[in-house]
Amino acid sequence: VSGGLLRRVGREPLLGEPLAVAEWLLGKLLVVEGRIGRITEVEAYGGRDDPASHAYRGESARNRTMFAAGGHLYVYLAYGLHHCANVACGPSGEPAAVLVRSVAPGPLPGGVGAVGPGRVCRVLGIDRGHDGRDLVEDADVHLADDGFEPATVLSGPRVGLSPRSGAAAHWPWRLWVPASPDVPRLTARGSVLQ
DNA sequence: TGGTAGATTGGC
DNA sequence: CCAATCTACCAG
Repeated sequence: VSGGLLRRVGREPLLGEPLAVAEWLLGKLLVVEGRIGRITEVEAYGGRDDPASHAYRGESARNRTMFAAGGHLYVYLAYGLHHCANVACGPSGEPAAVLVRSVAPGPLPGGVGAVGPGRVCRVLGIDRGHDGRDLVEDADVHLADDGFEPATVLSGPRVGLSPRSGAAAHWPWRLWVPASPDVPRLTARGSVLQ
């Protein structure tokens, strides 16, 4: 199931299309200053072709990191309260990112779990101070691979989007790994669902 | 330069 | 169901 050994990820897999990178990210470990979460639910966002994307109307101060090369951490503040963490993907200059919606406890001490993008940032300690960090090169904030491969990946429509996004709100660009003994899924309240 | 809606969450 | 809480973005 899990190889045990943690290895940092390379840049290459993060330079692809958002949906491909989203699938690749499932099962990987997000390591933030000693806390570890296994990514179990993600949502892909594109650029000018995606009405639901922050980058739909071009670059701004907030979404600048979406334009960085794949592997950079894009953090924004939602509703004035909650931080949301994304992994930028694609080549530099091409805006795209994958929102991390859920994590399960990682395999080492420091493992944490959460369901919901705001809670993910809370348990991992991510805030806007981490915006722009490079998950491939950074010492304290990075992506790791322990060899785990999800046996099953499910998909469905993205959530939380306004009707203004039109049909894009219904694109099946949300991907997740079903709960299993290896990947415990937590409820919103934090209890283990198995 | 002001008004508004938002890739959410928790409480009533 | 709705308030919290703030700010990016766009209208004027």
